[in-house]
Amino acid sequence: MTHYWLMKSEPSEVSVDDALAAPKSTVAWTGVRNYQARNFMRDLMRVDDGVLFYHSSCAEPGVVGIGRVASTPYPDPTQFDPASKYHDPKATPETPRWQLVDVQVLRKTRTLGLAELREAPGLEDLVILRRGNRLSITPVEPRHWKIIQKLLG
DNA sequence: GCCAACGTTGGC
DNA sequence: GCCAACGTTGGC
Repeated sequence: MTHYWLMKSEPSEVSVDDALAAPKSTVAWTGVRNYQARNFMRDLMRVDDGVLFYHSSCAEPGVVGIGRVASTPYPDPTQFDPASKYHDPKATPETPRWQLVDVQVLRKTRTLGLAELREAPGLEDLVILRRGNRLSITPVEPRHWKIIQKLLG
């Protein structure tokens, strides 16, 4: 069963252009330090699940690309790196705490901004639009995915 | 920079 | 296990 996901990235860290410029247009989704978001990657994601690449904490927050889950889960290497701001002193290679997947960008899209998402009929209950939602990875229902694909053209 | 809404931490 | 204090997220 294919699932769909919305994955937030700060473009100052990894933008959709950065991902496109990477080998195979693929990046490891490092830095997730929230258990619920981790569990989505670790337990529910499958290779070829659909991904909405979303830019947050920037001038134009919104969906900027379409991608796919490109790997099974594996330990986030930054948790073991003392020099990384994502270092987790409680994590060891024997007992990793944070898992990630690789994400491959399939195409860059126009920026489908928050305001347009909020106005689109049928997207009212998209998880990311719910009040107070801060999760960096959220599931997207197939009907939402279809509407967003249509908006992106 | 503000601040609402959460998640995490740590003393008890 | 409770819960107050604290830290973070992220749009505005």
